[in-house]
Amino acid sequence: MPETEYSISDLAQAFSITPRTLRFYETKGLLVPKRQGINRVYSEKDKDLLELALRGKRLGFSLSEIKEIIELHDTSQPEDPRQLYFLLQKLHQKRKVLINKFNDIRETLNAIDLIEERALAALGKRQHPRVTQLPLDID
Amino acid sequence: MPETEYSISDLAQAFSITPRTLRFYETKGLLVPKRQGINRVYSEKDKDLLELALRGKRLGFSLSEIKEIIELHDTSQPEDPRQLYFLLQKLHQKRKVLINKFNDIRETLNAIDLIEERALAALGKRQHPRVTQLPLDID
DNA sequence: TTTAGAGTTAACGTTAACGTCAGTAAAGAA
DNA sequence: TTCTTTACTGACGTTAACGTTAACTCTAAA
Repeated sequence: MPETEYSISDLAQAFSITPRTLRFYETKGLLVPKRQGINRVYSEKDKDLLELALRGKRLGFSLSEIKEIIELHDTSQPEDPRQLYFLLQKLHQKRKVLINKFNDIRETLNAIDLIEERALAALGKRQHPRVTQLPLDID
Repeated sequence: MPETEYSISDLAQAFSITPRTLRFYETKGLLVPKRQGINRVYSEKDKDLLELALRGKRLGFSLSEIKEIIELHDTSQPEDPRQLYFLLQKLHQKRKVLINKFNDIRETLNAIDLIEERALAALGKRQHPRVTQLPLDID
C-alpha cells in the first residue's frame, strides 16, 4: 500500500486549523514532517499525532504537555529496561491526570443537572430528574 | 447558622491561587463578593462558584465560557417561561461539550494504554493488558 | 511569458490570564 | 506612636498560542 501523504493545507482543512498552526507546532517539536525539497509532507502517523494533539488541546493541555505525550509515544521501544521503567511511570502519571479531568467532568455535569432540576421545579414541571449517566469515581 | 465568610487570602490559600487571581476574576464578572467597607468578603456560595470555576479551568474552558455557566446558575429561577426554555437549551449545549470532552479523555486513555502495551510487549513481559476501565460512548 | 496559486521563512502584532510593582489605607501589636 | 500585616487600586510586564503581513520561490495553467 502506497502510504498516503498530506500537504500542509490538506491537514489544515481536514482538522479545521490553519497552516500557520502546523508550522508553529513544528517549531515546538510536536510534528516534524518530512520534506520534499522545501515543502512539508505529512505522513499518516503525523496525522494521527495531530489528532492526538488536538484532543489534548480540547482537554486543556498545554503544547508542552502534549509534546510529553508524543515523546512517550516515540520512546515506547526502549533498549534500556530502566528507560522502560521510567516510561511506565510517566504513563501512570498521565493516566492520573486524565482521570482527574474525568472526575472534574462528572462534578461539572452534576452541577448542571442541579441547575436544571431547580429550574424545572421552579416551574412546577415536576419532571423525572435528568441526572446525566456517568460511572462512579475511579482513582 | 452564622454563614461562614472568607477573606480574599482565605480563599486564595484554600485553592492554591493568588489574591490577584480573585481580583482578576472579579473584573471579569465571575465572582463579585460583598464588601465590608473596601474589603472583599466571600460567602459560601462564592466559594462554591470558585470551585466550579477552577474545575472549568482544569478542563480547558476559558474564563468567558466559565462565566456563562455561572450565569446559568444565576438565571435558574426565571420568571418568564421563555427564559426557562432558553436556559434548558443552554444547559443541553453545555452538557454536550462536557460529554465531548469525556470522549476525548477516553480516546486519549486508549492511546496511552496502547503505548504501554507495546512497551511491555517489547520487553517480552507479556503482561495482562492494562486497559483503563471507562464506560462506553454517550451522546 | 506572464500570472495565479500554493508553499516558504522572518518578523511583528494580538489576546487571555494572570504576575509584579508602586503607592495608599486601615487595623492591630509592640 | 511607630511598625507590621493585610488589603486596596492602578498600571505595566509576561507567556502561550497563534494571527497577520511582507517578501520570496516554484509550479502549472493561460
